[in-house]
Amino acid sequence: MKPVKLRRSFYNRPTLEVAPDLLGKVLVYHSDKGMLSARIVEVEAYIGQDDPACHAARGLTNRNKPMFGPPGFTYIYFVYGMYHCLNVVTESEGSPAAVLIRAAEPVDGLDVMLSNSFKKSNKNLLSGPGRLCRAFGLSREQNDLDLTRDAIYIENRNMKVTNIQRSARIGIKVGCELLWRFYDADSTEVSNSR
DNA sequence: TGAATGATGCGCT
DNA sequence: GCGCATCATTCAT
Repeated sequence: MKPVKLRRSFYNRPTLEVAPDLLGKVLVYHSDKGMLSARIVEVEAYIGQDDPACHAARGLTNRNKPMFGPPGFTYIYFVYGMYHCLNVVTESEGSPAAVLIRAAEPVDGLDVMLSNSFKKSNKNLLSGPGRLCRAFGLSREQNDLDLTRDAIYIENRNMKVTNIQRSARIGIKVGCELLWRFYDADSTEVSNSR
């Protein structure tokens, strides 16, 4: 079956529905070094002003602005002085929420990913949000792009996911009681928990 | 194989 | 200044 690019209506839904639905979908980025793609295997939901771990918890700022915008846009931010994290914005405009793409399995453009990451083996190439952005060459230049119009988007290639698990989100100190991390337990590329 | 730690820049208080 | 939706490296077991 032909790949189908996800439409805005896919993202314009409750984030806890969008997040698990993204597992098995394929992230595609037409970079200036070539086309890169990867099967998404781990995500986390960050939802609104009541989620203390969500960047939008303290209201609109210049950084978190994309989350407040319409669904189907990228939200890429810089963290820990050296890494970027890729999110896809969900829910309607004015309702700040997003899904963090934490890990994926390489599909197309493995050579470019390795080169971007300064790595020789594909071990842990995309297993973690910082690693994934590094391999894809994503930075704030790709922040707030339209996943329905720009060079980065997500496709449905009808890849099956048979073993979806959920857990607490990783790397946060608040909101740990919420089981808003979803992952494909059959994938070897899921990042290390705890 | 797991815990501790340093690297590193920027948004926000 | 502080803390961060991380990761590679180092050191201990």
